[in-house]
Amino acid sequence: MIALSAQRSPPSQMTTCLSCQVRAASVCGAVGTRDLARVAGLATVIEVESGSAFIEEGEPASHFFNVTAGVMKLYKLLPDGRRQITDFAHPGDFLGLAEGSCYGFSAEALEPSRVCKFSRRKLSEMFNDFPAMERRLLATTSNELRAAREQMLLLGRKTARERVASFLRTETMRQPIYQREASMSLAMTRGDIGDYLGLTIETVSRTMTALRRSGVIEIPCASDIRVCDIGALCSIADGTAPN
Amino acid sequence: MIALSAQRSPPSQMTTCLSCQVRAASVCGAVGTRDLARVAGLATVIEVESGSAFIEEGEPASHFFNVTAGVMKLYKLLPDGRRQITDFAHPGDFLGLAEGSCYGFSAEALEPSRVCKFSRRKLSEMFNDFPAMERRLLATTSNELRAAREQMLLLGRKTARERVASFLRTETMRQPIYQREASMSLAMTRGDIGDYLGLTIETVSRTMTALRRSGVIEIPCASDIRVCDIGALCSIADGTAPN
DNA sequence: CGCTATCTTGACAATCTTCAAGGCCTGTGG
DNA sequence: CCACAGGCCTTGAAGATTGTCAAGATAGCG
Repeated sequence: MIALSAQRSPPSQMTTCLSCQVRAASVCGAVGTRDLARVAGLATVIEVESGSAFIEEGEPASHFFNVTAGVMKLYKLLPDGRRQITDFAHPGDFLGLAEGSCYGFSAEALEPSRVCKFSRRKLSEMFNDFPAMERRLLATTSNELRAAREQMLLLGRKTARERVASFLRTETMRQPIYQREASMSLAMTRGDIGDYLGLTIETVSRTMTALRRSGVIEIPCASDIRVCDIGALCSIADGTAPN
Repeated sequence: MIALSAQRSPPSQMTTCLSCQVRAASVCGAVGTRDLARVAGLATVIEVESGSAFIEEGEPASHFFNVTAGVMKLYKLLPDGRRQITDFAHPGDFLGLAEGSCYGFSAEALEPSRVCKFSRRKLSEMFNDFPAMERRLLATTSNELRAAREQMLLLGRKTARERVASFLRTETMRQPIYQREASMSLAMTRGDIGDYLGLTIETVSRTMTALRRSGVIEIPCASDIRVCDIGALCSIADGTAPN
């Protein structure tokens, strides 16, 4: 199940942090360049193969992870295998949350990815010296909570059409503005989308087709979606559109 | 809509904090008795009438709230009135989350309640002097996120029966152990429960009746529930029970 | 003692799921 | 180079769970 290639941080690790593309956007960005060596000393860079689970729900939560490349799905399972994807994690996202001694979800890479792994204990100690890091972690956690509540509204009260539109809007908004007219490639399968939206594979597929037929999106190939009418997409997502 | 009776903290406010029943369990518990005066100086105690909304989604988020008595429902609305209750807040819970300039949800009291209101700016300043408070806030926020993910699993993947059982289990576990055999009174209506579980009033009612008929619970009157078979309730809630 | 809220119950309808089959694309091996 | 196997996706038909509409029961409150 687990297929990771870890590389213990060599002295040159420091370089990794200095040139890290996601540092500014992540928790590590709270530490000045000067103190970066200390962060770097705690980190282990891990390459995660596509499809490999590097966090398993219920395991002792010994580490934090910072996603630096790729996409992850975070999910919870019921005993009979029903699955709910609670979030997709992207570069800059921080995983492995503070509370509780065990992970509250599993994480699996959707494509070849990279994470920075930190000993939870050691990083917690760092928080004592750099309260700004902890503050930043609080800010990101609050944002996740806000997003989780939005998703609860989706799961509890939106129709299939509204759910799929909401998902596509979120994915579109993740694109740089100048690329939103072009087609985007989704890292997740229809199954993943279904497990994220509380729907079945078939309903996701049918709903995508319906959106295509009504001219809101185009689907060059299954994993590529182009949003033609972002206004319509939004009004569907918000539940403002008729039908 | 808003019906609050505020009382500007008098010098005697300090007494309120010192004798506060929920202090140990809440964010304020991170401050020593000695520094409590400073917290007290920032707080305004507010009595909230039953049914009164004291946070409205989208309003500028100028304050934090600490629930000291009663029960609140936190919810989000769609434009057409569909509602999703994302959480019930109890004494000790801290509301008004850090991120974003506007509240991400509305809050309404289910029964006569009391909250402590803090200027967000001033309390944030306090966090600078008392990192322990901020750490505690991170811990509680992390817990809320964990609970939110659990609820996403419920909303996305559980059946009506499993949802209602999960809800009743949570409410039961909130009771002191020695009272779990007795009946508990629910502060929320069937409508609230439906909006929390992503179901309609009718489905909640029917499912409750079904659980009663199968001997898992007793319903002396609509708002009083007694759990007869906690084991059965749990296995239904977890999706382990057949049917 | 009735009024209004809330809750329960029934019949029917709709959305979504399940089951099943077929198509498309990719990679592999003869 | 082509055939075949295995994912993944799409589509259809049938079924089930849950929602909608409607009526009556119950309970709290003035």
